[in-house]
Amino acid sequence: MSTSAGRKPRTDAERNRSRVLQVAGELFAARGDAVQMADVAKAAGVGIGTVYRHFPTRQALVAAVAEERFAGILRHAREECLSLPDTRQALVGFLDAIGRTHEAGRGVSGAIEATFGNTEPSGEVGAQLLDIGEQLLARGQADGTVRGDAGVSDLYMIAGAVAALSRNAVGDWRRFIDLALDGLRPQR
Amino acid sequence: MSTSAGRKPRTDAERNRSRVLQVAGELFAARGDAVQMADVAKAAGVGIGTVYRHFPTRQALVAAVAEERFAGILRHAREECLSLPDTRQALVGFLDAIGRTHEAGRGVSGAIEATFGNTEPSGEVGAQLLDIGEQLLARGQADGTVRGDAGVSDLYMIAGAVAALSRNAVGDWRRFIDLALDGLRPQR
Amino acid sequence: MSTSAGRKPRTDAERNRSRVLQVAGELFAARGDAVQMADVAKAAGVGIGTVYRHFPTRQALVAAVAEERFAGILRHAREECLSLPDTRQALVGFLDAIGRTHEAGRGVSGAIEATFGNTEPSGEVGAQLLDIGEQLLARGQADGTVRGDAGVSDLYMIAGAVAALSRNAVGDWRRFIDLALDGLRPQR
Amino acid sequence: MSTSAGRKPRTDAERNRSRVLQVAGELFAARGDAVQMADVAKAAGVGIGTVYRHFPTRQALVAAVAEERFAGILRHAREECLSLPDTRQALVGFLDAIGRTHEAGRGVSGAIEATFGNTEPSGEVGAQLLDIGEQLLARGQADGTVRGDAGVSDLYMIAGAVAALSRNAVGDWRRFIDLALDGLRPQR
DNA sequence: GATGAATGAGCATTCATTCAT
DNA sequence: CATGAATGAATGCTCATTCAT
Repeated sequence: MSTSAGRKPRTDAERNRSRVLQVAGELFAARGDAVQMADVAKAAGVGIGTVYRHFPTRQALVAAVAEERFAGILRHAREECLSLPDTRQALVGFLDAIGRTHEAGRGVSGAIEATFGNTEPSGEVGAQLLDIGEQLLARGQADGTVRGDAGVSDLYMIAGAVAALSRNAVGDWRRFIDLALDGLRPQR
Repeated sequence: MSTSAGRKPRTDAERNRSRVLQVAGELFAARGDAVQMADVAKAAGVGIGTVYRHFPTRQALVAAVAEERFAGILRHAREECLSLPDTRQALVGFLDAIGRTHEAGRGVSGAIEATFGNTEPSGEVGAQLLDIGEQLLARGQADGTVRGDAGVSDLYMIAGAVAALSRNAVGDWRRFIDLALDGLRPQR
Repeated sequence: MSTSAGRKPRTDAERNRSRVLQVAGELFAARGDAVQMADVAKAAGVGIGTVYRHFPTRQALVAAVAEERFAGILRHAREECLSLPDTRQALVGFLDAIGRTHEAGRGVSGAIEATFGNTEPSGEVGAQLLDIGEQLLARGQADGTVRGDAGVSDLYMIAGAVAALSRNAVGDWRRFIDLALDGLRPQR
Repeated sequence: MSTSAGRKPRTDAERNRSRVLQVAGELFAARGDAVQMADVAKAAGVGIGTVYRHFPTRQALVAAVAEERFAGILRHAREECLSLPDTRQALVGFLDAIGRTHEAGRGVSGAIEATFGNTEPSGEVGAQLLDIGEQLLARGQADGTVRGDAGVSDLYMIAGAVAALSRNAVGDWRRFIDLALDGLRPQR
């Protein structure tokens, strides 16, 4: 009742924020870094001032889009991969999510790269992603699927490579995942 | 004698061209894509018109810088790596050259990426690079160091990954080379 | 009351637009095509971005100035000439308006010419101008003042000639009007 | 003998000058004012320095092209028109030459206009052109074909009008010549 | 005389960000 | 809170002209 009353509730602002965020994601995906703040505003059906209210800077907007992307990957990893009994399959699923995301959102990656100089995850989500990697790696070492001297940084690099390859359309990144994970197995 | 006699305008022009090219490389390395044509001119000690005489477009300048980079890698691969008796070492040397180049010239990569959307070699130099990869791979398969189902595209992807990791300072790319090459070995 | 209440951003924008347009007209008149967008902005007391907001291109600005000019002529023709009982006088008045406009705005014509390659009216205003010419001609033919084989295109040419002569200060264009209209009379 | 000897005679320079002049005329005709000095040099097969040796300024080059044009008209008027027994025909021939020249060399007119603000003849050639006009007019007044109050300035204006109409493709300028000359006849 | 490389002021246009309403 | 007009620094590129060789 009180919520639906005459005054514009907090919800409206929130709705605008996510609207802008979503639209921005689509635009970046479609046009890469060549997206202007005004474009985002128009596509979202709001004034440009509103965009700036929620994202004080173009950088902030790009960062938000980037974070959402990683959140999606994180969610997928948690819900789909962690539960897989076969460690290798879990790793493949994890990396595959990264690949698919970057492949589908090349333009987004371009914008992020142009803005921050790299495409790596950061902040809370980044930490949790790293954590998942650690778990997977530990499991693999426990069941003998992953070489003992492998560290998260190794997996992190592989993930970075998958991201780069898929977003740049450099060959068959799924094949690369296999290759790289083979390199991560215990060597004779 | 011959030097002063032969000094024709043409010589000066060529000198200017390489001067500009070199300076541009350094500036891009230092500041990435945030380098203006006027900066290059000033740093090279020539008028901006001269820069444009040799490189009719900013794109053209970036392309020239990029090509020179790959030419350097190609030269290194030919002179230093191809002759190494141990195939693995040759491959490492090859990939290492890529890694070092990209690590040292991060800004350059940024400029190239910002300009062309990717950092891959192309044209004649690109083809020759690919050719070297093919030779190395063949050798490795002949001496049993490389898995039989490996193709150049696999090596190409690894090279791309090394480039991406080194220029983005994502972990220890030398370690990655080892990992990836392990993945390229014949698997049990 | 209503004025201050109704004053919305839109009003300001409109004010700016006409301010820019008017100032641009004056500058073009004074300096011909040698007027930079920045000059216009400064003279109008607005930022250069504002000029571009209203006229996305220099061409667009020139076109707007040109159209306004023809609109002025059209207005004059309608209000002052069409009502004159003497057809010859009406024609003279019409052509005179063209002459005066081009004489006063020589620089403007230069800019238009430099931008579009010609100085002819076009679009809606051009069509209406043509229409008035047709009316005048018909009237003249009805009252025996204008030769029967005369068409609008003839009048159009005369108008074009008047414009050219007056803006280039080639002799006494008022005299030319008389001469030309004499040529348009029924010949023995 | 001496002329054909080893040293480059004055003739060479002269040859270059006319080569440049001719080529410039063609280029201006084809592309209007959008012709660069370097284009002219290249098309003439000489260095840009040579162009500047003969025409110290772009303006000078344009002026030379313009003069040549009028010289052509003058020649035509003298050789073809002056001898015609019928004065009206002579006048038509004169104006027709102007019309044809401007129609064929629209681009040239554009360049001249852009450079000097008008397309009128000047200097010696201009004076002689005027002189011919005077002769024709006198003849016409003598044989009763031209109104007594007509002056050269009237013919000059008509010529200017023909030039403007033909170069701007505003209607049928041959028809205009007829109309204007009718206006120049003795009026009842 | 001829050549053409070098020069650099000049200019249109873009776009992130601010702020009055 | 929302709006969108205004801002102006930033930037790639052109082209007439000069001058060393």
